[in-house]
Amino acid sequence: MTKVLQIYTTLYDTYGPQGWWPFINYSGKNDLKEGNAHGYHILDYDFPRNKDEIFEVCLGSILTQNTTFTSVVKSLQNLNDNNFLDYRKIKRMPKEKLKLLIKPSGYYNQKSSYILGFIEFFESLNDRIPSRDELLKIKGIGPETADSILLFAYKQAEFIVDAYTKRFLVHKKLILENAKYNDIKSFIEKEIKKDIKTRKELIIVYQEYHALIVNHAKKYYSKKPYGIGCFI
DNA sequence: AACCAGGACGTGA
DNA sequence: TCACGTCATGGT
Repeated sequence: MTKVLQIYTTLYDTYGPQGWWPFINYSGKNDLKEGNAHGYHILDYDFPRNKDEIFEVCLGSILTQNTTFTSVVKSLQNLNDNNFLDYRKIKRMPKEKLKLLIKPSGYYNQKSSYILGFIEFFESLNDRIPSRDELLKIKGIGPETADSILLFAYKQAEFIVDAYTKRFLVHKKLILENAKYNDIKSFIEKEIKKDIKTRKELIIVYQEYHALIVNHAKKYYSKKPYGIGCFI
């Protein structure tokens, strides 16, 4: 087993499955199970099931840029409470109203425009799965948001690299400090693919691994000096 | 009171 | 290509 997958195994054994993406209107099989508060869908990998749920993940992916997801949940909840958690309605609502409702997640001027631009693209897809390059051409969607949309909304095998992932892997000396987004992404994917052979399992590992890294890094890699108390 | 959060864009060198 | 400023609210 590669070191990359060893770390994954240790994290998984320590923290368990994350069911990381919270849905506002979660109605899956684990709905009433303990531990699935705030719409988390632990061990339920069927989500998202339909176009509206796919959009909700895309929306959350844009809103979560450089903010915590608790802030994003507030914005999504605001939209839902006002009956606007729907791309067809967001498109038609006054932009100032949209800004107001997503205000808790910050950058509301930019993000409101990004969201509206994305909706145009989203509708033009006609239920087709977008390519990574297509997503990257959209203003407001960079590499991490694109991979987040692909992995969690469209269930594509694309590993997400975020600030925590890089910080963690640099500290573990698996990558260099000056490694770029695509360097890190391809390295991790290549390593994981040495052990994980089926596409379905690959997607689950990518999802859980990213979530586990964020969970772990929040504890040990949030403030300097990084890695204090890290048992990996 | 500074600092950071589940980043991306625009600019100038 | 790369470093740097900007965007903005909310929690510690």
